[in-house]
Amino acid sequence: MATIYQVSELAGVSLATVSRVMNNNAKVSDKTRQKVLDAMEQLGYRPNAIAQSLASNRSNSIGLLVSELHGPFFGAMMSGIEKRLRKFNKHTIITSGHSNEAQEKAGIEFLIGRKCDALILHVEAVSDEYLQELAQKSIPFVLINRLVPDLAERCINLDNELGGYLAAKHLLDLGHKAFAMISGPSWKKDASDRASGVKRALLEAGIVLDEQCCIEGDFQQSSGVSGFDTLYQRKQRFTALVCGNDEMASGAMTAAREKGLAVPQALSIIGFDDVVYAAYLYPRLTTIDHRVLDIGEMAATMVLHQAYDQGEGKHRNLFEPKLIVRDSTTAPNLIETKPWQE
Amino acid sequence: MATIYQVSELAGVSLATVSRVMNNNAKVSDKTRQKVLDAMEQLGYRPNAIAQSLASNRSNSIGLLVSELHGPFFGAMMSGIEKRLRKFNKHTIITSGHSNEAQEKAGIEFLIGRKCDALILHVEAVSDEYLQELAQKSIPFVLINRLVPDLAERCINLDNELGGYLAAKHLLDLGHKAFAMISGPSWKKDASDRASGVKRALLEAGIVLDEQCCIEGDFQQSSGVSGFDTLYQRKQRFTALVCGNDEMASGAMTAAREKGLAVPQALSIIGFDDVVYAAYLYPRLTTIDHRVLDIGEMAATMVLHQAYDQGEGKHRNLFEPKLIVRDSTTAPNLIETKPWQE
DNA sequence: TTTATAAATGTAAGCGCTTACATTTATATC
DNA sequence: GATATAAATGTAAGCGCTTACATTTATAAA
Repeated sequence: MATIYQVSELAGVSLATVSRVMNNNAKVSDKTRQKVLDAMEQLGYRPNAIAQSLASNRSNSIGLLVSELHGPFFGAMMSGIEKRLRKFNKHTIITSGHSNEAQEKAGIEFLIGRKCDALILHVEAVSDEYLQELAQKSIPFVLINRLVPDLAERCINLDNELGGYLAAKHLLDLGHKAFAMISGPSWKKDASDRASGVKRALLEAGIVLDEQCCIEGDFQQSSGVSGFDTLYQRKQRFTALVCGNDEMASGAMTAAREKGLAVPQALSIIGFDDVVYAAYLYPRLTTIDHRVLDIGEMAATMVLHQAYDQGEGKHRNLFEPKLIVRDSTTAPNLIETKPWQE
Repeated sequence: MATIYQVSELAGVSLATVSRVMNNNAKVSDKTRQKVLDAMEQLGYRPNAIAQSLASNRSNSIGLLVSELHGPFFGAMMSGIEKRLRKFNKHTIITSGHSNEAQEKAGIEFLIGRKCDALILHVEAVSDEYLQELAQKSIPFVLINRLVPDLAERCINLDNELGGYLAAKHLLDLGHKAFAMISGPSWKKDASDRASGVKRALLEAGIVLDEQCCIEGDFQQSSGVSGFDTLYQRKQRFTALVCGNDEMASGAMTAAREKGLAVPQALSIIGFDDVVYAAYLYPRLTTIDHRVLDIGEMAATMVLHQAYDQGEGKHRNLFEPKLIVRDSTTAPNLIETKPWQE
């Protein structure tokens, strides 16, 4: 691989001049610039990003830590972020933390060690204190789906509580009275917030959600299935099922169908997130729009601002979820058609 | 941030010794090792990966280029790769090429510039020649879903042709005679291979697929919908629809249902890939297992071997797809129940 | 103890760049 | 043409590590 030294030699200029045309951050006469460009071309020169970073203490890249590399949720998030950063010629370095403290920390250290200019973190296991300490360390970062009180201005959140509220409210408005819920892992803030929102809406309507009607899932389809099955075995009777996300909702729909329950006629199901395929499920899933893509882009915008003073646009820390009504919810069937077998 | 220099000073040893305990690649007495470790601990020292790479010309990271950061297919691929590399303490640097030549090249250069020790590439737009040139440049790489003749031993592929064949064969075995197909973009090798496989199976059965029954989609759900609608408008009559992937299949199922066609009673639909949610669609989607996760892990294995001489296990370049029969396909309804309205 | 040999540690060059500062060259002003 | 000023280019010191080689120290054999 050709180095800047060989380029400078071939072009008959100094290292500094070559560096200048690469970064075009200083005046270089057109004549020399052309000589340098020609030399680069001729040698097939590619700058060594590592050496650049070391010397300049900048890397033109943003570190992104997500919980998982798969799944519609993180997929949309990564895409939203990358799309916006790419526009500004910043690269995204992605790593994953698997919702596990050690791995999240390792991921952050990896990104810092890589001299990312700033970080976008979707962390779930690491403590607030750790993040506060991190904030001292000068490296800018933004938190997605997390609210650390002292770092509020760098946190971007969906109003999950409101989302849960909207979901339950929608079902209440349809006339439902008998509810069940399959929520996400209670230690995850978004999951518990959603659950709280649901309970608040129900409480407003004078309905208390029985313990027996609440299942804690893990945000995966399979836990939607098993969650529903458990409820079914418990012989709970409900006409509305609120799920912590779309994956679990799709699992629950499948399970319900297996038991011979028609959705939405016998059971209304609502999800959360509005993942890409929600509209292609049968029945098309009523859900809450998470706006992950927007959130991702906002994270990128904030980080561009913090790290490079680039990327105009208003900053926004709280996003409002929106109800998306499709076909998986309807008014409860008051004439008992014996949909629930014994 | 503390540097190795400060550690060496505090520990009262030389730079080299500190470096040695970091990399433990040379003998260091237990006494000094402990002194150094203590000093590191005390200073909160974190090695600067950038400086390490520059000095050692290694980065302990593998570059991964995918077409998109979202979607169940790439999600599984990224996860599979990262999971395996993580086991060997290698990091994954992910970037995306968006199936666009310039962006794919830029992505590769980014990864090379980052001094990745090797690359795993899912490239679609870049030419064979480009890849052959790249192969000269000494940086090891592996290609996923691509077959460059001269680089065959570094290519990992699913036998897409066979997959297409299996899909069509399954429907033929069920007794179908009237076929339609919504394939992926014809310029994508996997898409066209799948289509060839389908045609081969049909031909074996003496069936020629009419041009009018073939639609080219873009692998997205929406093109499944529009593809089906087009077929419907053309008043084509078919009892079996082969789709280039699960996304399009789910779109087509939704569209068919909208037209009042029952799947599978009036129309059998088969997908490809077996994405996570395929089993949660209604009806549960019959499809072809792509084994992306395995392919991802294999790519990681090969790259570990090439770059570090690590990661035992057999290498495998061609994976066999497998038919997964679920509920979206069944024998054709020979008694015409007038499912297709005029 | 002396000497040979191995183990532990130190020295210093260099990885490929950036950038403050110094120097040279061009341009404008009188 | 001389001088002041701005523009263009060059010089050289690092950035934080690794590593070949040199040196010192411990261990074993004689």
